[in-house]
Amino acid sequence: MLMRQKAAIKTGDHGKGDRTRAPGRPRSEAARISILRSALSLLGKNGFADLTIEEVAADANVGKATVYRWWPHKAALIADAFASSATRRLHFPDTGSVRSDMSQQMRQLIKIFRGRRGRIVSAILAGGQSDKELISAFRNRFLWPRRREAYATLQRGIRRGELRKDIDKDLLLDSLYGPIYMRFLIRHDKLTPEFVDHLCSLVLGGARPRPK
Amino acid sequence: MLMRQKAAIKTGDHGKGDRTRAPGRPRSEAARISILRSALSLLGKNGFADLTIEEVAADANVGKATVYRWWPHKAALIADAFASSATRRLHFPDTGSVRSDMSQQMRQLIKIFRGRRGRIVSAILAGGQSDKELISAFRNRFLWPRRREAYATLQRGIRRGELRKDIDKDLLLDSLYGPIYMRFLIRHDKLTPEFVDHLCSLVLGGARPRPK
Amino acid sequence: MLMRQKAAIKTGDHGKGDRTRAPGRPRSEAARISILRSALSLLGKNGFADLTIEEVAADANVGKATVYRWWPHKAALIADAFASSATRRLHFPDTGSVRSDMSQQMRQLIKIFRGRRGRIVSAILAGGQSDKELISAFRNRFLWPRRREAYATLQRGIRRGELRKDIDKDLLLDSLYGPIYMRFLIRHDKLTPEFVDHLCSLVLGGARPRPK
Amino acid sequence: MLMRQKAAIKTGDHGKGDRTRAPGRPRSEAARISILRSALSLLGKNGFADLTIEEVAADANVGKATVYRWWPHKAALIADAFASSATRRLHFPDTGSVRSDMSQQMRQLIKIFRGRRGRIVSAILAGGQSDKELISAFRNRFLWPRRREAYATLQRGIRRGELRKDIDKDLLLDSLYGPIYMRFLIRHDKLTPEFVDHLCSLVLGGARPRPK
DNA sequence: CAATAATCGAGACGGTACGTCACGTCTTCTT
DNA sequence: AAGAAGACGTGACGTACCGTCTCGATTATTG
Repeated sequence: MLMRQKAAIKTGDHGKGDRTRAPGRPRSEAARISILRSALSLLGKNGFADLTIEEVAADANVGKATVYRWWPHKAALIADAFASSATRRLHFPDTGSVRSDMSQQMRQLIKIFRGRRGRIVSAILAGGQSDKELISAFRNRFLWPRRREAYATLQRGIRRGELRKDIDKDLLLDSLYGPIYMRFLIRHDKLTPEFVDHLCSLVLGGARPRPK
Repeated sequence: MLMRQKAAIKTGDHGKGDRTRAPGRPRSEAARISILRSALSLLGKNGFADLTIEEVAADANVGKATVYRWWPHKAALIADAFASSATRRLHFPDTGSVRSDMSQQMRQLIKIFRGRRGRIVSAILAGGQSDKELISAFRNRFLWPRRREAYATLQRGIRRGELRKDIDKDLLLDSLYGPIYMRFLIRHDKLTPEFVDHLCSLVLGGARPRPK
Repeated sequence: MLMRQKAAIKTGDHGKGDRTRAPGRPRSEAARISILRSALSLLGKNGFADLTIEEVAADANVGKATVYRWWPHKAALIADAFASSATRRLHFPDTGSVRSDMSQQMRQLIKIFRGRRGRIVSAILAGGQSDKELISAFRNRFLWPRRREAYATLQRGIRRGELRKDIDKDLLLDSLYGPIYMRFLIRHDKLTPEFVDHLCSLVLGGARPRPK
Repeated sequence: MLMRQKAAIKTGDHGKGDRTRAPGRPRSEAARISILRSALSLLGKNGFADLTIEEVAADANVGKATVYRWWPHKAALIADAFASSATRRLHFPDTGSVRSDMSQQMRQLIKIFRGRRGRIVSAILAGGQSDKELISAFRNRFLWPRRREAYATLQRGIRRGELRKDIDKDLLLDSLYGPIYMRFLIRHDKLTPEFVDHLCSLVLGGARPRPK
């Protein structure tokens, strides 16, 4: 979480669900949601650099201080907004073939990258270049959860004999996703389903068990 | 060039060296260099977002207007500064093996990415996410020149039979460099020479001519 | 009273001590005193303009709402605080001579003006310039009570033949105190006991019965 | 001057009127005047406490920073505005009688105190209670210049035998003006021409040469 | 003794103004 | 005409208080 964690500290459990409450007026859930929604919507319109907290607060009908009370940076706000926006289906199918499992998931990914949410992802990656917390939030909330699923998918491929037993899974996944991220960020070439397919062929081809 | 081109117009040749000069004080080369140097140095310190023209002008002992006179955007300035900083050794050797040609060049690249200049590259890529001209400058001045050399290297590999004849060179290069850019920007894993070697093995392995 | 008077209404007497009580938790006298003390102390430190309710509440270990519940304005709070701070001995002696009666009281006054409480008085007079209630509170709680005593003192002087029978008492008192207030507020000259003496000589000299 | 004195430093004379100019764009006289005018006008409307720099800048069609560039405080701004507003006729006539000389000038003073400019004066005196520079500016720009004229007027009275030779002029002037300031600030009584006349009678009566 | 009611502390809320900073433009004199 | 210098109008920054509001807890009277 990049959000400031006052509540988390104050609301510590004391055994048997005997949860204490922090004193004072509790945080407004309505404000929180309204802010995140506004942030996301304005980010999609104007990009990260042109997004101002002032604008977010105004759009959310919220005092500027309320934003600053809970998020230390524009970056943290965006990261939370991104995380809270339910990341739609990006899981890995189990079709019986690594190639098609990976290919299908990667096609979903480029669909997201090319859509409205793509702007948000690129804004986060951009912001993350000068903000360790932001890039770390991206890793923890977006990258790792998916990668854990990917490991399982690859493992199935190993079991089935589609991949080498000693394959370096992280290297393999970087080789599959790296080119997508590169094209997404440098925009020197198209992100098409065909690209994904060829990419899978090439890389998974290099990961096949060696012929004896 | 992203720099404004008044001078280029004014200083056009008219045949045999009969070069006319624009009237008035000529542009100060010292100022130009000082500005670019300051821009680069400050970019390394603070990243793209925190870099201000005000700061650059002050650091370069130059009037703010002088900066604005010649560069329309912060992005253009950075792009010029980046380009002007002689990009040291990044060419492709000809060792007789694609794998080692690529591997050597890629090792040089990660050395740059991990050094001082890495901050500048990441700043440019970050800034480029909200500035089309900046990312385009990166492509034109950094990516394409090197890629042209890379095409030749790969071509040699094809001739030698190390790579498939019908290999998609762009796909192959993205598969080689994408993982590096991904690790460079997301920082989820190390950029080591060993990583580069294994990466080359994996990807070039998938690009070998198919056994009959 | 500038304090809100809920309690006064609720606690009205109904004949011989048959005092009804409002239901609910009664007002905390400790909080009231703590607030007034903090207000006074902070007023002495920072002046009226820089004094904040927030600061008073924090200093008094009291909720902000508790302050607002009982005092509608900063001005009202200060006025109450000032009034509650027992104004020490400032009464008029009866020495048998107007000159020395007045002189002694005026010396006490400048002693107060030059001390800690002087800051508070000047803060109130300053605040009063943009707050009718505050300046009116100063008059009602500080000026008039003392002036009533002063009238008596002057009356004795008239009876004794030290002052003209038809003397305008308000004019005379303003002539005696005005110069003190002026020096107190404009600070262009010293407020010394000698000044007080000479002032009394001059003004009371002009108030003597006219020689036939 | 409470205005920041960059210009004064930079524009130092170098002998024979060889006055150097500061580099850079010179300060905008139009902005200066517009700001002072707005400040004065808004001060008259809302009083010192309710006056905001933001409002002044907006009313003057000027950037907030331009105000802050030249005046460190709201107080300094007001003081300058007050000083720049040509203080109308407040000099001392020479009628051949101290009483009428003083009385006439004092009547002019109360006219000012009761008018629009009175709000400004009271705002300055109020602000001066927590700002040494402001009250000092009032003394230097308003009080002393007039007092110097007043000394001359009193001196004439001494020569003519209307006043004691050894009269303390500062005491006498405080006794004449103090009551006016007191009524002006505490507002416990009217500031009428009759009051002024009676005040002069009383105080100057006490300053007459002693009968032998 | 339970219900009711007003207080208390704490602190979040929507606002407004603060004083600062950088923007990109401009106006001056100097080179 | 370009240079350094630096003031200009603009607008966002992040902070501080405003006066109001919701909390749970406390302390009284009333039924």
